Amino acid sequence: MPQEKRPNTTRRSERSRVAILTAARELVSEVGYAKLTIEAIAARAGVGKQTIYRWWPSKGAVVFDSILVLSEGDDGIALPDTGDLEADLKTVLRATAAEFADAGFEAPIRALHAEIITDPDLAALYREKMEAPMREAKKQRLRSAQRAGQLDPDADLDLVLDFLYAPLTQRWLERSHPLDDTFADALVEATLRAFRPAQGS
Amino acid sequence: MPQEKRPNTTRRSERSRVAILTAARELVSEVGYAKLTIEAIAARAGVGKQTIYRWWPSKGAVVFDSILVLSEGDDGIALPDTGDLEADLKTVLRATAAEFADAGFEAPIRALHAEIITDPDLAALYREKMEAPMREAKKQRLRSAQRAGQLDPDADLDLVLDFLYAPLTQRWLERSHPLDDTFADALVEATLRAFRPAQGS
DNA sequence: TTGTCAAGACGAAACGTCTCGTTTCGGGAT
DNA sequence: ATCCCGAAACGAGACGTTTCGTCTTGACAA
Repeated sequence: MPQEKRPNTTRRSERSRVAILTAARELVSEVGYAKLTIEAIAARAGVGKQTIYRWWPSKGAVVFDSILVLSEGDDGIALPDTGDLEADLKTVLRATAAEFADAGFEAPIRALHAEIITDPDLAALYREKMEAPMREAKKQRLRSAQRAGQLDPDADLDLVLDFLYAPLTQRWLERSHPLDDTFADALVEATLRAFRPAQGS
Repeated sequence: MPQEKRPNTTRRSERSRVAILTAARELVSEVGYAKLTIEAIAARAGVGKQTIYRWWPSKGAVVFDSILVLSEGDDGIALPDTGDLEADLKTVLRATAAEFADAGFEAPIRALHAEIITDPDLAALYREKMEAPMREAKKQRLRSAQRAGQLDPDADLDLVLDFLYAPLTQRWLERSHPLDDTFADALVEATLRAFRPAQGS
């Protein structure tokens, strides 16, 4: 069996771990993922290369962890629920669009998506650790709207979320259109038209 | 000005050009884009490395061209127009989903998308040479449907296309769900609900 | 005769492995 | 409670390998 030899986690240096993840995140923003080197991460973190190779299998894994750390604080968030689904969704989508424009997030998240496309294992990890929790929070809000009669109770919530987010992220990734509030609002309005409750009482 | 020195195109070897593009396409499918090397392309094509560097600026450009060649035959295509928009769109989306499953196309197109995400210049080239012609053909079909009263005449056609295609390509890229006919049909139905003509009159 | 061609030598850069001493940690003996 | 000591991770960087993009050579074709 290819039982991999794990180093002893309890003796791991927290200082080094944090320094590596911080250096990775900074360097991705500065030079881009493609030009990022393990040696540069080690140098900036003040760490031996072996310390990186001991705990991470690849450059992609390091960068993934460095991004994961950022979103770990936001884990338990819930979407706003004022009772007005359309207004709440517009708020959230506008915020998402604004987040995409943040220079500090742009380079690392672009790199993450690029890796996800070609690496099935990383894609699975991404769905489990980052995508799934977010999706569940969004679904909670949609279920609340279903109970309030603002959304078709039979709607496929995964499909609803794809309608809301897939065009947004695709346009951002491909840089094909500016992501302004008008677009975010149009997305919400069209999606709600597609999934509003049946008219007849 | 950085006027780039172009080699003499008239003396270019057509045999080498085709061999390079063919080798590039084959190798991407075999070993993946990340492990693809210029030297391997040159070796398989029976070509000197300099012959590649003379005509293409980067590995990405070679692979892009090798994919572009494939789609050049399909340039003037039009979507089916039987008069039934819903049926036609389902046909097209099912075909697109099936195309995504084709093993020969999968690796190169995944690589292309990964590069597009991180390379703005390549993204612009992609939109101009591959995305725009396709989008225009699809819009033609949608305008026909607008004239036939099957689609809201005021609908933003770019938004309609994003609703139809963005969820499909996103699920394929992220490998989050299987792309079956049921999903394709659901996409079409929900999109048409969102953009059907006003009920009145 | 001029410029592209195939072939491959070349230095630079980054890889992943490895070997150094050094530092840190936990358990046993004092 | 304090000290000692071995084990393991640590910082640093040398090492051989791979791939890069450039450069050189001689053949050949327009």
